[in-house]
Amino acid sequence: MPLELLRTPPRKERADAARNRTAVLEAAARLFAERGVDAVSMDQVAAAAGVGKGTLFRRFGDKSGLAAALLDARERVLQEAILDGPPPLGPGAAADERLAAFVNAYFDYLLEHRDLLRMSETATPGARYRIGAYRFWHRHTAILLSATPDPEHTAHALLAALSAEHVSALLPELGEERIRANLLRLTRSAMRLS
Amino acid sequence: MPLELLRTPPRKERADAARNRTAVLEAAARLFAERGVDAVSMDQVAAAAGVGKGTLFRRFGDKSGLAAALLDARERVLQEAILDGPPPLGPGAAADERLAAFVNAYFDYLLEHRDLLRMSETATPGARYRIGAYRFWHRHTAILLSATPDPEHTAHALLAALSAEHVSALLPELGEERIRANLLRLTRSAMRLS
DNA sequence: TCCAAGAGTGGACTATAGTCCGGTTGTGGT
DNA sequence: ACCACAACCGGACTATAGTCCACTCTTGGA
Repeated sequence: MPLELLRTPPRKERADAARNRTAVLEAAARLFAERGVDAVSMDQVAAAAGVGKGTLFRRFGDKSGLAAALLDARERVLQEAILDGPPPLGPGAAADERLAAFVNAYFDYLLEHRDLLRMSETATPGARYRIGAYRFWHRHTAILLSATPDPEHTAHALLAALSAEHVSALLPELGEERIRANLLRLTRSAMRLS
Repeated sequence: MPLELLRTPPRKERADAARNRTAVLEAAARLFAERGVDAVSMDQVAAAAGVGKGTLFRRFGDKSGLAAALLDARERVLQEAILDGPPPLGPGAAADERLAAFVNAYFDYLLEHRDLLRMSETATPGARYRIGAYRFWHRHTAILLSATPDPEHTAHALLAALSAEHVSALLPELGEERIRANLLRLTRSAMRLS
């Protein structure tokens, strides 16, 4: 028995399931872009994709899961840049420079996909902290903060200031560049041992 | 015309309205305590209070408004301790000591009323930032941080790490005292000019 | 005491997230 | 080629937040 079988899912995705998944993702992307994430109901997504509601929820769990699936591709780009890309985002630079680069890159990502991110974070209580992507950002951040007294909590606190809900609420009041600048300042300051 | 008339609400609260308000608050407090905030529907609150649904929503706006009303009394205690109480929470101590005292006191308050606070913060998107109480905490924090480059955003960032949703998610993983300790460390570190 | 005004009331109604399950269809094994 | 089985499908169903509006009752003024 070849080793690969141990990591691949037990069965291949069925052809009709794959077709439906694609149809749902395309319909959702279109509708969300046209009318905004909050103004589109799951029924509408299902109808536009030509699929039943049961199918939609079976595949994606809930609305936040659908949002997460739409973000998946973009997320991977950032994650790979962190794992394999050139410094300062990727490995090779000093921890403080990598962390600043991460905050910058994540902030860009956040600004570009605010509504989808907010949806994926706020659907059910605590949803944000259970998503795989959050775990990734948290682990990466905590490792870069490992010289501080409590890297885990410090990483959570930094990511709290980078939540879509939080930044969205502050944006009209403070503007992008002021938020970005102070996030970077706070990051530097958290990094200094005390 | 006496001056007081300018500040008092145009009319006194009607007797039946006052009775119903009390009944609703008592019923809600009891049900929330018994079954947990999330497991109680607004219909159940209305029924237990012997009141129609329309009345409930007219008085409190939505579920987060009801939660906020239940927190009101406790909030005032903290706000008055800040405005008039003895140092270091009240006026008279140095800014960094007052801020540390505030973080400690707010964290206690948060631990004591986690579920109600979470409800009052997360009912509708951005709800947290519109509540009067949040404005108060933010203004107080920002004033204490006025020696830093961007007191407004720094205050928002600190309060983000003190949101009920955030702390609730971290509690099982990190525990109260570790969170408290690192919040205080981060507060001190944000306060240092950089 | 009576009355008009309008604040207050309550329950039917809508919209939406998410569940459930009987029927259908693709798939791997023979 | 066939079959048994599991995965998949879709729409009816439930639960709940929040809206609406015709009706009632308090209240201040004449």
